[in-house]
Amino acid sequence: MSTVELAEAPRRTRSRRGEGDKLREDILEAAERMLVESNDQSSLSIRAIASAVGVTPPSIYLHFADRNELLFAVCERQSREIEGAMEAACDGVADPWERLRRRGRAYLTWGLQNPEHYRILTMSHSDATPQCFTDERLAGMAGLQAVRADLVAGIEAGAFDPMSDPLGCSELLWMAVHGMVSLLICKPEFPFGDPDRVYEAMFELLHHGVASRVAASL
Amino acid sequence: MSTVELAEAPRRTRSRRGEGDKLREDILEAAERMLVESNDQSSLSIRAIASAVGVTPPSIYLHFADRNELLFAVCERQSREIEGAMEAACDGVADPWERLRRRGRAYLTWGLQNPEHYRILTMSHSDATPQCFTDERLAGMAGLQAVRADLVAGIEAGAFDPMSDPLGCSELLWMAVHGMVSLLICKPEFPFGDPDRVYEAMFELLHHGVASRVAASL
DNA sequence: TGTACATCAGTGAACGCGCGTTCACTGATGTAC
DNA sequence: TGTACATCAGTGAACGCGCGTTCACTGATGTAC
Repeated sequence: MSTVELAEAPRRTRSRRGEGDKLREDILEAAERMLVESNDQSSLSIRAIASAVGVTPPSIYLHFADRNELLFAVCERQSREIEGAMEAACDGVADPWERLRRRGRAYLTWGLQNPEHYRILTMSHSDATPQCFTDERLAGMAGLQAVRADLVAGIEAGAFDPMSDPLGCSELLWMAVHGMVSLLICKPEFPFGDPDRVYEAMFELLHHGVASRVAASL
Repeated sequence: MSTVELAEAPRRTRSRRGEGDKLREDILEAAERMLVESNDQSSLSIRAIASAVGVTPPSIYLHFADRNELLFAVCERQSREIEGAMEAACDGVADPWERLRRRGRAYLTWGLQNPEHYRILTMSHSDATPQCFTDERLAGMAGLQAVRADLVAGIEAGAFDPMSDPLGCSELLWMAVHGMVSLLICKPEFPFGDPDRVYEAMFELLHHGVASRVAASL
């Protein structure tokens, strides 16, 4: 990997009594920042995090049982962030399909801006972070229920296939968009072209796919 | 990770003079076998490979400059294998869409049977394996040109949208199927359901998506 | 208002581990004369 | 046909590294009396 010189923080001033939990926040923030800067999960060692926070390695263990638990906490926060970004993107928009389109775009944007976070969330070994992602949290990150709701709203409005399984369909949409995001992240040299245009093409394909199923079932 | 006891081979009998290259093949085969058994790239250390082959670690360096070069060679072989599997799957089939369907299914099947290989091929850091994947090899692995050819054949047969960009379209199809394969691999606990049925649903969605573009452009 | 003390938020040094890689070497074997 | 020798296919031991984690400790600070 490219070796990024991560700033070694000056020694952190000790928290006051009763405020020990501040360190926990500092650790999580440093870890997230380091992922952005280094773009490499493997640089996220206990020692490196401690150094970035300005504290000694054993201090990490005052707040996390082990490295996995720390990674889990980072994932948890990140997945909530991506979920929030999607919600914000379609806030106030009524048209179900436009909501879906914005949601997917927000997902793409977040992934491209936080590639290493996205990697950890979606591509790491499932047993490396044991209970890291419950089905619920994963579905939340993908916005599956929200997508499903938009699909159902579309069905009620007569714009989607009433015969189809909306939750299963939302999973398909997630898969397709995830495939796009992950390849853009993992194969940055490949000439896919402008992500925005690729996204529009993908969205159009999926849109037509769903819409055509409506036509077929009527 | 799950600790898999990898068989430690008895000491390999020394190759005869002039047959030193046999070790190279043995190393590559052992590495591929270990990836299947351990399901964890990180267990693919120089020492572990040497032990599995029945040879000492320095012997590896007789055939590979460093660990990256070895990984590159493994990737090369694997990507050719996945490409071959797709070709075999649609051999003798004339109908373009049926060819695409079988190609995608072969891609899925290969990925699910070789999850760790698939991970390395598609999800590893691009700079961890520097020139590991040229655009050409990557496109070959995804069968982009073959998919494009089928799409063009479909266009000429009047089954696809003549206005669309067939190469770009083949990339979209790759992304969608890759998203499916990678999530099935990385989130094995998530209740996606039977991969075959999910694939059929995905294929149907994409099929309708492309077909609908034909209708729209006519 | 002063002081003993429990508690809290850390520190410093060390552990054992597996890793990639290097270096000097060895012993069998084919070949030239 | 016999032998010296170059070459080939490895070996054995060691290097320095960064890692996660543990353990005994320290010193400031709030609190009870």
